[in-house]
Formats: sequence, C-alpha cells, structure tokens
Amino acid sequence: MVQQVSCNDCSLSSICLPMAVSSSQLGELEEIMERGRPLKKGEHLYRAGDNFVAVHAVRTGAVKTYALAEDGTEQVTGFYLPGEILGMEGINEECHHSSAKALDGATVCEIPFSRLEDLSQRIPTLQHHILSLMSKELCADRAMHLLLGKKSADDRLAAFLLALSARHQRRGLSASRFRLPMSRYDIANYLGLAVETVSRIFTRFQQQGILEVEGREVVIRDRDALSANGRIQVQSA
Amino acid sequence: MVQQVSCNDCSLSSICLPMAVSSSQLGELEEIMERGRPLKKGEHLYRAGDNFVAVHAVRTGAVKTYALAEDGTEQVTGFYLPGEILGMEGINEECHHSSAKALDGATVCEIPFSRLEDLSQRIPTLQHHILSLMSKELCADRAMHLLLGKKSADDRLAAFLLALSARHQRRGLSASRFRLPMSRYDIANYLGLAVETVSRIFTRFQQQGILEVEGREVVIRDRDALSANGRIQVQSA
DNA sequence: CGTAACCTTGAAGATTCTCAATAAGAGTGG
DNA sequence: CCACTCTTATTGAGAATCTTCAAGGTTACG
Repeated sequence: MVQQVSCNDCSLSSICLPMAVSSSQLGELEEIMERGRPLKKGEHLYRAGDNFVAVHAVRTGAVKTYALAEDGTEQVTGFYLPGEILGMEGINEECHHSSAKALDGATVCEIPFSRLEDLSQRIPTLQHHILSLMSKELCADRAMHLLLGKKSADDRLAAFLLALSARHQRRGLSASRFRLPMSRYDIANYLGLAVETVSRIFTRFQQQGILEVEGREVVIRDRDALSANGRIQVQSA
Repeated sequence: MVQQVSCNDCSLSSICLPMAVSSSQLGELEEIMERGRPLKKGEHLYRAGDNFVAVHAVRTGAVKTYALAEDGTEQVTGFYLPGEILGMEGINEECHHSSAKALDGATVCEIPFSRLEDLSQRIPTLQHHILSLMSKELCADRAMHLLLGKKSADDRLAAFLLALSARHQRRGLSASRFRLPMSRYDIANYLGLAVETVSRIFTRFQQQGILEVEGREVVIRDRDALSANGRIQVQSA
C-alpha cells in the first residue's frame, strides 16, 4: 500500500535529505527509507515515550509535535511542512520526548535512524547535513525563545505568519497566499497565547488591511506592516 | 599561557566530550582541542555574526548565550556550566546566530568544528555523542517552550532552580546548595520576566520556607514545594 | 570611599486571560 | 440530503498576572 516513489521523482528532493547526497549515493539512502506512509487526520506518527527508531520527513500535508505538561495540558512545540524533518529530539535517550500528530491528512517518509547514522558514517556530506538540520532547529528554537520571552501577541502572530510564508516560498509556492494547516487553537498554543487573543489579532490585522483572512485561508496584503510588528518595538527617540 | 591539562586529569571528563571516545582514541580528540582558554568576566567567547569555527566546552565558571532583537534588546538563550558544550547553533550557515559571554570568570576548551566532524567520521561513538548532545539541547528547548508558553512566573523560576540543581548534582556537587553564576537580570531575561518579578518571587519563596536566599547563594530547603510549582496547576477536581 | 551595577519593594497600569455567549463549519447518521 | 452534534472560530466584558515606573538599599570594585 506504500507508494514507492523515488526521491528523484519527489518535488521535495532539493530541500529534503536527498540534497545531501550525490546521485550515485542516493540509492543507498532510498534503500533504507520507507516512503509514502499515509496518515489520517489526527493520527499519531509517534507518541512521547515511544521508542525512537526513526526520523520522519513530511512529504504531503502537515504534522504538529507537542508535549504534555504534568497536568495534562498540551504544548505544541512545532509544525512540520513538506520537505521538513522531524523526530530528532529522540536521539538522546532513545525515546521520543514529544508526540507527533497529522494535521489534516499527511504522508511521511520514515528513515530508520540507526541506519541513517551508519550511512552518515560513510557519507560526510550526509553527516554534515544532519548536523546542519539540527543546528537549524536549534536556531529556530532560540528565535522562539525570544518571541515568547520578549514579544507581544501581535508580534508573535506576525512572526509566525512570516515564517510560514518563508517556508512556503522555499517549496516554490506563493509566499503571500496560503492555507493554514492548523487550527487557531494550535496556533495560539504554539505561540503561548489564548485562542481568543489569536482570533482577535487576525480580525484586527484584517481591519488594518495587513491580511485577508477567511477561515484558514490567508493572504498577506501588506508584508511590510506585518514585518514591522516586532521591529519597531520602541520608536528610536 | 594556555594550561595544557589533559582531559584525563579533568574532573569533567566523564560528562564532557571524552566520555564518547575510548581511552585509546582520546589522544586524537585531545590533539585537536585547545584546552583551558581563560575568559575574564564579561568577555565574549564569540559574537553573533562571527564565523563559526569551533564549539566550546566550559571547564570552569559559567557562560551565557544571548541574541539581540531588532531593537537591540537582549534575549538570554542559555547558561552553560562546566562540562557543557555550547556553540552548536552555528553549524548551519557557518556563523554564530547568538553571542556567548563569560559570567564571572571562566575557562573553556575550544574544539575546532571541522576537525571534530572529521574525527566523528572515524569514531562512530563520537558522532553519536554529538548528535545526542544536540538532541538533548532540542529537548531542553522544547521544555523551555512549554515553560514560556504555559507556566506562571513562579513555575518558571522553580523549574529554573531545579534544573540548575540537577546540573550541579551531575557534576557531583550539592543539589541543594549552590551559587547562581548569573544576575537576577539574566535570570529574568532568560525566563521572559521582569527583574522585579524574579526578585519578588525569590523573596516569597524564602518567606514560604522553600528557599534560603542570600544574594546569589541559594539553598533549596523544600524541594517538594519547589517541584510542586508547575505540577499542581489544576488540582484534579 | 565613591561610583556604578545590582537588588528589593511598592503602587499604578496594561496586556493578556478567563468566562460567557454566539456563530459558523465539519462530520455523522438517519 | 438534511438535521444534529461536535469542533472550531469570533466577540465582548471583567479579572488577573505581570510589567512599568519610581525610589531606596545593597554590594562590588576601582
């Protein structure tokens, strides 16, 4: 039932793992990964506590990762779009520390980690790419730390939308018009805000002509104004 | 001027990079690293924008990392204690995305990254250890995301102190009595709070008999009460 | 010993949250 | 295909945590 599409035929190959290996070595990578595993909306890719055996590349759809606080409340820790790799937080301890769940439907490629490690041992560019990927996640986490620690609700939502926009563009899609794969609840949760706050800001951004919003469809009409959130914290005196 | 102390003689070897290599391979690791570089209080180890050439292991003292927002305000993103490795967020892009500065005095070992990568290519356990280290940082970042997104000021400070306590214990030091290497300002900044808030909570924790605080000296008197912050968010109905 | 950085405490103010109610949408089953 | 329900989204008003502003006190260090 799993579609055995070659990485070569995948539109994401240029931004996904294959970008790190030469075409002659691609076969080795393809050999270890299981491609095209389909997930229904809400289905788990893995749960916190599961044995860590593989990292995953999103092929279609979107996936969110989340952790549960001691009191059972959920904290969304990330959203993953096509071409992006998730699950690397499990390497240490060999079990997952968060859960991953499909938003809408999704398909993912599964890459057994121990075999990926072996392969990295033989392919320096692959080793470097994996370190690089993790480093990029660290950078994103630091940016998130700043966002949550210092920025207003407006700034957080603006930054979130701009980041999504950039990730769409990376895939060759429109940077100014896209569909949010996640609910307002997930956005709010991710940004450390209440749903109501997020909803109000969407409304206000629309009134200000910064966005056009219709449900989960978003059009960025004034990118500069959106970027201004967060930049002009204090008008230089 | 640089002390050439062998990793073998370093009390941190069991929790630092050497733990990932066999004693026969330790020489190779020691060969590439520069040991014991001393830093004065406030001195930078690297700055955002610097070329990324090496990761650093703290040997003595403490180091903080921080990023600057567009408006120039600082966001402290981490504190690093002896035996801990910092700087890996620079791998991607080959330049540092944050700055690192010594709190009090500190000494650090510098490990040129390209040579560490080469070495990892030949020593599987080292490769795994580095991935593991980064994975651990990712986990910590996710925990931070939860802390900043969902937890009260009390919970944040409590979690911070407990984490510090655990890191002290890991080095064989007292888990209940230690000195904070950073200022209230840095703590507040790191936790996304105002200094005044942190100061007030220290005072209150002391009044409640949870802590004894005298300047930067802290004694944890009631660990359970401290852990309770964050656990008992909602008393189960 | 003086200056500067750091820390504490109080009171007012603000952003964001919670509570509450309504509306819109998606999925389900008769 | 429509009624029903559950989830998702929007909007308003009051409440709360935390921040900002202000001032005094303490510690560190040249």
